[in-house]
Amino acid sequence: MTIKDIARQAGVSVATVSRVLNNQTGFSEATKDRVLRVIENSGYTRNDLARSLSGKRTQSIGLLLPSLTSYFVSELLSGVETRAHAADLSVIICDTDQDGARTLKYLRMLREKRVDGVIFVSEWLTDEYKKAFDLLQTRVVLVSTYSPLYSFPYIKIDDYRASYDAVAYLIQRGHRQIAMIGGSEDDPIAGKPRLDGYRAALKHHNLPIREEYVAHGDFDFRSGMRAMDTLWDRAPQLTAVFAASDEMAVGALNSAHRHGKRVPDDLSIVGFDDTQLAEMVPPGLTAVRQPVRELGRRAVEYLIGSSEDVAGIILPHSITERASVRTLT
Amino acid sequence: MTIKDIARQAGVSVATVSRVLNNQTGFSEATKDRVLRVIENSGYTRNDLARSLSGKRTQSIGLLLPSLTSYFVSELLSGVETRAHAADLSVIICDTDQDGARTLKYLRMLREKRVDGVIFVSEWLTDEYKKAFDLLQTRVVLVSTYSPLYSFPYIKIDDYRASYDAVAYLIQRGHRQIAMIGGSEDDPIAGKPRLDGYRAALKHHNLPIREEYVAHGDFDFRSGMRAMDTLWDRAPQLTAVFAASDEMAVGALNSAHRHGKRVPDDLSIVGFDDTQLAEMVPPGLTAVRQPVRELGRRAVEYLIGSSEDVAGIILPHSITERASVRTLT
DNA sequence: CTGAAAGCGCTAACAC
DNA sequence: GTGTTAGCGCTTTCAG
Repeated sequence: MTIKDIARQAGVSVATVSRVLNNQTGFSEATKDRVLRVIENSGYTRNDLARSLSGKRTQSIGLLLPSLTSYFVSELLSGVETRAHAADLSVIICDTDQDGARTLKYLRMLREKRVDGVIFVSEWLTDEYKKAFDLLQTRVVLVSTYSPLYSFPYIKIDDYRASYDAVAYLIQRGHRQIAMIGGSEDDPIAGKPRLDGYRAALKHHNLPIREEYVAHGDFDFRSGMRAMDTLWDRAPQLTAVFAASDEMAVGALNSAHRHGKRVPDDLSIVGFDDTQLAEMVPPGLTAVRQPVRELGRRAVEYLIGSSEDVAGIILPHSITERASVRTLT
Repeated sequence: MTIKDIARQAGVSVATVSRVLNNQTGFSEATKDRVLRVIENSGYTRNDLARSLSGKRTQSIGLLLPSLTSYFVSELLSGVETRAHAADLSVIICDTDQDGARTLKYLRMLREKRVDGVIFVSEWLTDEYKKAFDLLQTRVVLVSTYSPLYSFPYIKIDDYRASYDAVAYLIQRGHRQIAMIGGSEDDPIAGKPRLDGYRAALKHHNLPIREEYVAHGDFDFRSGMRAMDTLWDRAPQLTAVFAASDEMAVGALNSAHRHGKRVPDDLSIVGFDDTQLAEMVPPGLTAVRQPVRELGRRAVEYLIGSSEDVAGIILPHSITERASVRTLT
């Protein structure tokens, strides 16, 4: 069942059918009705492949994610999907698994599929990726990452500030022995900036910066647990810990639990992202809030051009208070 | 840059280029090398739209999910994505939001995109969906759901048995006052069967079935929390609760926490799914394990036909023991 | 082995 | 208003 069949049955030309189908102008109400009627009872569906091939957009975008299993990613995905669907775009998900070869393979696939745009999340933009992006010849937008070398538009929060604020918050609550479970010092996106923010806050408040108070993880639960375990060994006196992700914070919580420490009585914890996880885990995790869904929504809006043209967008962060932080007196 | 340009530059016909590109037969090593060389330094990428249009498959599948934000869905998605990627399929995600109109709209879109198959997850298959599926003219596979009316292949676990086993487990641990936080009695997929399994286990062990011991939720965190809250009112004497999802179990845990009850000392909890969440939340949730990723993997394998042809597949479940259940003596 | 040509289904000039 | 037709880029007979 093609446009041709419809044309024949309605006694018009394919051009006319195409016109009414795309509600353009150039046909009478009468023919329009006739065509529509024929289509109605004939189970016809337009073929997007053909449509796209002959010059139009493909109405699909690619979403490159470093992983699929975390609330951060889920919520971001949800934000993207919701907005995309509203704009009649379909989204192709690509789990890069933080692997170069895999990412490149996806990029090639997206090119073959002629997607109208791609959203690149949370990872560092390498030279190779940059080249692949150029080949893509579509719009690219960075989310929760950015590139100091290449000027792709980005949407993120101010990680340094957010981290600084979280630590300042703990200090304000009376904490002085504050540890941090951060990412890697080599990670210029979510690693370094957050670590720097932590140190800056301590320094600004005239607190000593002790390197034995910082442990590194890779943002997931297990690494957070391990990091906290080592922190206990190195600095049993600490009263608070700030983790660079909710999952690591929950890992810390878990570690505390296993060490017979109570949260927040014996240890205060602040997470990062404020995903659903923060609200779920008892006693409720105080966390730096990132407007995750909005990050996704905005990315799509940038791609479809319904957003002003800017170099980048920094969204505001905040702190969601729950019960994992105790005020020391 | 099209196949035509390559053909011209290599001094052959488009047919030949197409042949070597799809590594078929019918060309000499010499021409093959020549063509490949030209392609190499010309940034050519095949156009999948054109390729698909002229009869081939689209190499893409649609994945219909009831929601995007839960570990169950994330892990399933991950299973699907991994397998699909290995088979060079791209997956288009569709968040139905459990909404009929939205689902139908997605189904139409998937038809327009001529996907090679669709995976329908966790929801009840209505007449309307069934009609839309028929229109699709591609393979459809049901995951974590099935249809007694229409014979679509399905992949799931035995919910009734799984639930029965969970409750039997609690009974074996000495519990007698066991509550359940289930889905809706009207939900023939994850609601009724699990509720029935609960009752059957009690009955089989000669324990009374008290309706005030069962509360209903909709599988998410908040509903689990509310359900547990009502349970405390109705039956403060209970020693254990079995929830039909990990999220509801965590909701129950949260409720217990707020009521000053300790888990597992004052209340034992068993969850359902055994997602990452079960392992993350202290003290560690004992849960019925569903091989979620495998569910997804198998679904893709069915679609690409690398799986035997069967009416349905029931995967085995098990119980993962952690620390949320206390043995009563 | 290789090429010419007929589609795949639709859009967009360009005529009438 | 409406029809004709030339593509869009690729695959696939059918010849040679």
